[in-house]
Parts: sequence; C-alpha cells; structure tokens
Amino acid sequence: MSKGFRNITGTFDILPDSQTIDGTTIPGARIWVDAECRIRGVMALYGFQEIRTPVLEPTELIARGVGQDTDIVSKEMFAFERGDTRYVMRPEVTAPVMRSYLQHHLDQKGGVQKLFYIGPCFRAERPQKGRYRQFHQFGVELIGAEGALADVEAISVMMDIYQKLGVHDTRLRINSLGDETCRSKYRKALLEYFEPLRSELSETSRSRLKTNPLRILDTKVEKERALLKNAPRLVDFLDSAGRAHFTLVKDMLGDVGIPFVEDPFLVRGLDYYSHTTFELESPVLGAQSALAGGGRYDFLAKAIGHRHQVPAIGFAAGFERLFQAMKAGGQNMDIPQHTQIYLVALGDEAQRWAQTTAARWRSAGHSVIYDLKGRSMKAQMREANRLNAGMVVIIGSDELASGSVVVRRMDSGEQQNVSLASIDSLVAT
RNA sequence: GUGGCCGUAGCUCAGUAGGUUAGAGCGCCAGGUUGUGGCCCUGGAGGUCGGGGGUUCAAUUCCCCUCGGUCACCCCA
Repeated sequence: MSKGFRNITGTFDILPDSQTIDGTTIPGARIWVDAECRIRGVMALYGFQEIRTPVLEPTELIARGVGQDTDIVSKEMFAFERGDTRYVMRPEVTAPVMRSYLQHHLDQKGGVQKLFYIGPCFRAERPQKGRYRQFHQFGVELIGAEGALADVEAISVMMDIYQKLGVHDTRLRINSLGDETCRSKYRKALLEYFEPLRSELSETSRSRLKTNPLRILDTKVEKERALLKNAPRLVDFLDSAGRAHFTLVKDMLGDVGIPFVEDPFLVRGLDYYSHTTFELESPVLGAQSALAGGGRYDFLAKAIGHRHQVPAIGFAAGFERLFQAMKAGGQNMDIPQHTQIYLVALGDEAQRWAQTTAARWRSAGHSVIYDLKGRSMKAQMREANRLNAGMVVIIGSDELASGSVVVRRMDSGEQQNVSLASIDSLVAT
C-alpha cells in the first residue's frame, strides 16, 4: 500500500493482538503463546522433551534426508552459498532432529528419545490459504523404538494435543508403506498396471511413472482416481512382519480409542517414510486440509550417512492451520491484555510517586502500569479500562497533600480512600 | 512455475454511467463530566482512491504496464 518496507511475501508479522487481513486471521502473540503452552503441557504428560535445532542446516542434509526428487528439495528450498558451504533454511525439522540425535549420540542415553520441537520452517512455494513461506510447526520425533507401541504413542500425543486445543472435527487417515523391499515390489506392480493405461494419465503422473510411481496414488485428477480403484494395493505387498506391524498399530489405536480410517492411497511427499504413515485432516481447512502428518522413518538415519538403521516415528503439525481450525470451530481468537494495577498519576510529583510505587509492587510480583505521557485523567482511566486493569490507584495533588490515595475496583466501580502508609498491605492481598 | 479474482481512511467496506470539498461503521483523539473507565451524545484527526504511463477540457472511475494481496493448480504443515 504505502512505499515503506513490507514483510516478505508469504511471511507475516505476529502482533500483540490478533489481526484480520482480507478475511484471514493472524492470531496475536498471546494466542501463539497460549497454544504453545498447551502443547508443551501435553508433551510433558507423555514425557516428550523439547529440542531446538538451528533454522540453518547444511543443504546436503535436507537433500539426502528428505529426498532429491521430492518437491521440497527440487524446487522449494531457500538455499544459498557462502564460501564453500551450502546452507538451507530448514523446510522441515525431522531430518535436522535426526542429525542432532546422531551427532550428539543421544542413543547412548539409554531408552528411547522422545523429542518434540516448536519452530519456523521455510518453503519457497506460492502462498495460499493455510500455506506460507515461513510457517510454524510443532512435532514429535520418537527415536529408537521400532514396535507398534511407539507408533501409537506418537499418534496419541498428536490426537491429545488437538483435543486439548479444542479442535474436535478431525479425521485420522493411516496407511502402511512397508519397507524398501515390499515397496519396490509394489512399485513394479504399479508400473505394470499403469503401463497399458499410460495414455489415460496426466502429464505429471506419466513423469512420475519414472521418478516416483507411488506419488500417483495421491493424485486429485478424477479420471486417475477412478483408475486407482483397480490398481494393486500396497497392503497386499507387505511382508508378514510389515503386515503384522500395521495390524498391531490398528488394533492398538482401537484399544486406546482413537478413531481412524485406513486409506490405501495415503502416501507422503517425503522420501524417508516407511511402514506406518498417517495424516490428520480437518474438513474446515479448504484446499490445504492437512493439520498434521507423519509416519515411521526407519531409513532416514542411513540416508543421511549413519552406519546403522535407527527406528523412528514422528509427526509434524502446522500452527497456521491449527489456528484456522480453532477459529472455524468457533474458538475465540482474542485473548485480551490484562494488568493487575493501573496507577493514575496527575502531576509531576504524583508521577514520581507512581514510578517508585510501581517499582516496589512489580518486584513484589504484581503487574503495574502507569501513564508515561502525562495524559489527562480521562485518558489514563480509558487506558486502564483497555488494559483490563483490576484496580486503579489514583493520585494527584490532593492525595499527596492528604496522604491518602483513591483505590477504585474497575469491575464494580467501588472506591475507597487508603492512606499512603497502608497502601502496600492492600495491594499485597 | 501456471491460472482466476481483488487493491478507496488503522480495520471492514460504500461510491462516482469520467466532473470541481471522496463517504459510512468500527477504532483512535478530544469535549460533554475544569480529577474518574466501560454505555450515550457531540466534534476532530486520518486518504497522493496501490504505483507509473495513456485517452480526455477533466481520471479514484476508461485503457496499458507494474507492484502488492488473495484463492486455486502442483505439493505440503
């Protein structure tokens, strides 16, 4: 609009209060903090520990971890070079967390590592509803356990978090991609199936026959979806161990009361997934309906150069979509600012009194605010109201002379005179 | 990367079949209440009508370009 600087396309400022721009609500900082607190609370119930890794990572880590042929790596990375080092703004956090886990030998700490993260990610996509170039994720990486218990543990925290955040209208889809051997068998079968139908496929699907045939499964083209009905199913290619794992996961989800639908066409866009994959979607989100997605990634460690295979499962979830879902669910997206005490000071001497009194009360743990501009009483009262002050203490020349101040309760409007000598004890209660 | 839609006050939006001082609601500030908020009343500030070029006696309005926003495709959180 004006000629001044603006935030970069696809990014947004989080202001103290929520803002609505062209119908899109960007929650204020208080909302973000509140959501983060609740997420941390649920994580703690499960014993997940927070990990914070750098936003900048070696390009090679992401390229090898996420997969060279994925959209993320091939066209969506914010990457640059300095000297002979190549950097990326991380497009996701799973590979970085695995990197950190391996680098710091967290496997030597005994047991499994139950990690969670909260932070920004970057992808150079064209922004649209629910999609930004800098977006914010939270997620879980549960590393070191290969059994179905771990899968269900990861899915459970995820479901619990959405419950606690008041997002109830969701659908959990799950699938199993098996391991590399079943997948390559399946890939072959899929190729054989689609080869004769080549002419029916879209251009992108045809090129995927070469690069990544599995990705044809999540096509949105109607005609292709019809073709998929008779296509071979991945489940039929799982080996007995893979099948048993998947069955166990489904049984256990039933045991803990998490409803889900099995979706044989659920494949995820990142190379590192194997076996269990899942996605939580919300019908209120529009085109970008995925609230969270995840799966098992037992082969990631080797893909990024580790000697051994490291079993792991996790999910990543988007804050922006979470907030959209919360808002669509009728949740209040405004948490008002509030303060305990507002000092209305009139005149220089009263201001000095307010300053020293505020210092004393603040160190006692009360939130105390007073006017910094020497404004009129009316203006100060109005501000006290805006800040939802519980109590206002008024002091001017009269009060200084008489040695007592006026204390007003803002909710009831009750007022009383309190001597300067005893004012501290009143506040202490 | 491709396509549709949209740019008028801080926000949500009217408006002019091209015409002289561009409006409303909310918000903000002030007064009504010379020291008392939230409700009400009154007033005020705030706009190069996104930017540039063109057509015209005259452009916020019509045309072109550009920038920005938004939605969708691809894909993902």
